[in-house]
Amino acid sequence: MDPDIPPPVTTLPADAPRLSRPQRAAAAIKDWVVERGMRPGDRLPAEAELMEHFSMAKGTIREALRVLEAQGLIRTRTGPGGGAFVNEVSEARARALLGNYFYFNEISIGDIYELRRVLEPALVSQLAGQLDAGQLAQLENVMMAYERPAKTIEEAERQRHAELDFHALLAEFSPNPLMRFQVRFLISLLKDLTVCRRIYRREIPGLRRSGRDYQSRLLLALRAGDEKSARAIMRAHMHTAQAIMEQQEVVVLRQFLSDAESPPGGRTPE
Amino acid sequence: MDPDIPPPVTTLPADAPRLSRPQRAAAAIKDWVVERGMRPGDRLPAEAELMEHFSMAKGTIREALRVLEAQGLIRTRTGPGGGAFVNEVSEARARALLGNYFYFNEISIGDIYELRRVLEPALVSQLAGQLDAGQLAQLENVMMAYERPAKTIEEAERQRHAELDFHALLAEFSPNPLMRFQVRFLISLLKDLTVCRRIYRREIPGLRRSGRDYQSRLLLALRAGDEKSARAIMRAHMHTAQAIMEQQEVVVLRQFLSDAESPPGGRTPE
DNA sequence: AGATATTTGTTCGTATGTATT
DNA sequence: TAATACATACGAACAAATATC
Repeated sequence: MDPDIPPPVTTLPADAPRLSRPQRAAAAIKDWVVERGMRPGDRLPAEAELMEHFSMAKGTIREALRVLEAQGLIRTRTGPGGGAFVNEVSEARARALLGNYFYFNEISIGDIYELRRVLEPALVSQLAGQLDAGQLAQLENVMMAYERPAKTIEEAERQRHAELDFHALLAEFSPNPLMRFQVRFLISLLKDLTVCRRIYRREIPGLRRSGRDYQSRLLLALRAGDEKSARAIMRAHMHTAQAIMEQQEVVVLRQFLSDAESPPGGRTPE
Repeated sequence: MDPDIPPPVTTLPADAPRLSRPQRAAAAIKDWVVERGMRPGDRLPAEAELMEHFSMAKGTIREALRVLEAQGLIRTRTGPGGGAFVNEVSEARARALLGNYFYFNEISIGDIYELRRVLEPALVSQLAGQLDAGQLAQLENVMMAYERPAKTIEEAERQRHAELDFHALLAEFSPNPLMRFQVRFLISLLKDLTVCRRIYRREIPGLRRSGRDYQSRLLLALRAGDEKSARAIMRAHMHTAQAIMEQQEVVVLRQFLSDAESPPGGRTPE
């Protein structure tokens, strides 16, 4: 045994003790790709060659390739010069794949904000003084969408999404890929969660104003490179946002329950 | 039927504008499952029925099922009463799938610890006073593995993993599924990263003692329900751990470079 | 324990679609 | 336009696994 380091990550877990042949083939192809350090864009052998190399029929190989495709690791093109190509897993696909896990493992608004409350302050603390003029301008541009009160429910919903986009954009500017992904994943959960969708379809007086104020103060701190203020502002921002969301969660739930008896009455408290 | 909320998460992103037939079939089957609110363990129609329902050949349907299987959403069994069954995505599979994303989007030790430094203090703050005797005993049990200095390199490596297991176990006790997953994912990255593996194969005098001390103090705070102390201890723990790891990273890198011979980064220049 | 029925798993041959030249 | 090289899809057959009688 040479004191070598075991092979890189990438092998699937022993999720199922016995893997089917296509899954074994998928793992084998993946290892084959990793071994030769292939990079995104590199072409895999044609189906015929894979069939020969692994002594498997076309159908089996194709199923294996589909497995890799589902994981976002390859894409395939038809035609001459076509075939399977190594593909960099997109953030969107990674989010979707991870989202499946939380489809069964359900989460609450509180769960999401518990993480946002610590992650986003750390994010802006890291970003303070690091953003260039273009990035700051992009952030300001997003903020314009909710400068004034919304006139319709649809606009209100767009505004809520734009507010989230502000945070997603901040995360995109982080040099830390983990931070980028985690924060943006949490935001995508908020956009997708049924409860949140219901909340975003209501007029919430305090939310827009409070968010806009926090965010413009945040921009000032970021521009000035004031790490401490940026962190403090974001912490307060997340704290109040969570409070408002959880309060609305109760309201929405109550309405949902009463809707079960009486048809939509268009009830809008406050 | 009414001004209803759009369908739940679970649909794949428009990653590729035009989807292949098996991918469309996979999406269709997934929607079919979601629509009827099927739960883990429920059986999908047999291949033959799916072939008829979607007017597709066996091979195509099988590729679609493989896609869902790769995402961890179904498992299949042969024999009478067999078929495809809805499956709860396991944490291990979710980790592996997300790990693929970071295979291309490479991360450093600093990136990981930047998140651990904020997540884990929040974790223990939440856990303070919430753990029962059994859980505390489990934690103490894990700690026994690194009570004394390691006698061999192999034992040292096992100790480093046990130290990480301590944190993974803490995360498992969190009622927040997001917190559970995020923390445990970060730990799995540490275990898998090549640099870390190299570091763990060395004797690091301070690391074991410092970690053990922090962790026993942490247990006291958790038992006493002292939220503030627990958070402070974990924060200091993460801070020193990061410092030691990053210092070792330099040492290991220096040794790696002086080792000459071995080809860098797995690239194979032709 | 053994036979049988059911269901997935695998293979092969062929035909079609698609993009390059 | 035609030829080429590749993936894509179909259908029929056979193999393997596993539950039930």
